[in-house]
Amino acid sequence: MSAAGPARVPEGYDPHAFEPFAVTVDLAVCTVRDGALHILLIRRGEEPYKGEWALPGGFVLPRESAGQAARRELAEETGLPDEVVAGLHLEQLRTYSDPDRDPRMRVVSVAYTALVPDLPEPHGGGDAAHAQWVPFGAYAGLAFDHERIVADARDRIGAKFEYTCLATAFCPPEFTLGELQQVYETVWGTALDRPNFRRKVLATPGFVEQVAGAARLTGGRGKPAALYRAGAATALHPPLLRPEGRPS
Amino acid sequence: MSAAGPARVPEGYDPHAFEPFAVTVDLAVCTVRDGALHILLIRRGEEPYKGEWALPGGFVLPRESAGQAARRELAEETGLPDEVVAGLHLEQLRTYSDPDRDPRMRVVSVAYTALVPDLPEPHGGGDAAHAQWVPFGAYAGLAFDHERIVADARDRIGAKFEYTCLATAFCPPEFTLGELQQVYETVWGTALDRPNFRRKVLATPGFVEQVAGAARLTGGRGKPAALYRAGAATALHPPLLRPEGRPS
DNA sequence: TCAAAAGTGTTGTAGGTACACCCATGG
DNA sequence: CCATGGGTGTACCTACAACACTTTTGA
Repeated sequence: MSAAGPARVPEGYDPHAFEPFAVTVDLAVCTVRDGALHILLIRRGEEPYKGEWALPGGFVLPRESAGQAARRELAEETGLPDEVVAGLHLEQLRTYSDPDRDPRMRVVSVAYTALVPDLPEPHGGGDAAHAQWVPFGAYAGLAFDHERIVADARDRIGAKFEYTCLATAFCPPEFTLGELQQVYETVWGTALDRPNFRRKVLATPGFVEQVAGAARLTGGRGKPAALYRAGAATALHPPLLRPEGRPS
Repeated sequence: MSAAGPARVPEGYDPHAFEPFAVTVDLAVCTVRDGALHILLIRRGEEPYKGEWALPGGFVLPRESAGQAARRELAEETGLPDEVVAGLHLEQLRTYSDPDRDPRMRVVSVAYTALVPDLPEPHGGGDAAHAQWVPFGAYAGLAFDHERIVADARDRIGAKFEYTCLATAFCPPEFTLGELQQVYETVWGTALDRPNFRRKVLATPGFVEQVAGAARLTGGRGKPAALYRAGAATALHPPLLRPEGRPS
């Protein structure tokens, strides 16, 4: 229900007087698995685009913001408990409003990008069992303009890795610097020098903080690596530039 | 009118079955005048917020995208000819969708940032004579959530100056490096070293290109400065970092 | 004792900062 | 001839790339 009763609506604002718009959210939920960037896709069960891959999403309800709708959909699609979903990185990407982007009616969609760690149980049961992790590029044609959204999400993530501490959002609560570096290398598709990466990360105050005394084996062999948690910082100064980087 | 006739609308998609949303665009039109960043504001002529400053904007029409609506509104508010408006920098900022952001009804607004040069005739006649350039911060309380939008626009502009060639959008077609530097200093609020700024700009291929043989006096006194045009590049590599910079 | 992964050290160089200095114009 | 702004040169220094090297584990 709208905030205003009919009595408070002035001329030109009768809610049903004009061609109505539907407002939806689309989610680009990304993770790093097996050395590749993956995105959460669903198989559409109905027309249009029946049987094709699409981004999860849904309508913005009358009394919630787009951000709240995105968080709600994220919880539904992942099946994770609320307190976990509340901690996931979710950020507005862009709004897509081409008049013909949905053949049924006028739908304006606010797209969000979510960065989640490689979940032990990829996406819980419930009504979202049709959801799957799909590697970037391993789909041929997505429903609606979702391919564009996915490409925009990937560009944004790659760019933000340069000047923010966002990469920790792909990591579990405790992680090694080697794992963090693999996240960077996967997202950027380039190899990084390990000693230099290590120094750079540790030299940025608040990027990561060491878990005292903890260590973990990573590859089965090799020296156990120290464990780190994500720090409080969000910005990276100076930035960590891609080798052959295109910034934007 | 919607793309689909009623016959093609499946269950759950009757355009009038749910609480309707209005979709609008809001414009943060910015320029640099007299050494200060200014924004184009209008005085609201009707309730709510009658008499207060607000961002220009309006409804997205049934057959246009939000970007097209923003460009149309920009033309209306500035009163400039279409071919000039087509060249102005206009970029989607963010979408604001708080359920109570408009007391009348549910309005989702896609905000755009426009960067325009200091126009000889600030904002032409027509139905937009109520529009004025106002320095950033020289307003006490804007209508709706527009103060938030303006703050977001300023942050975005400041951040993008670091790693894009956006600053030329604030300059006339031909400008001196001194003028370009003043744009940076105004937006960032910091002084920059002139020789270093000059070298940095010229060292970035495609940032600016010199207008052969042309020169112009700037401050009345002093050596005439060479003139430059905006180049084809959009990205800045490596970035031009703010002295005491906060990146995002 | 070898492979694999973590972690430390070192050196060369690109790029940025902070200046000093010269040039051209108007008053 | 002085003030003002454009333009050049240079020394210092930080930060990064590249690589060698040591450490600690499993097999």
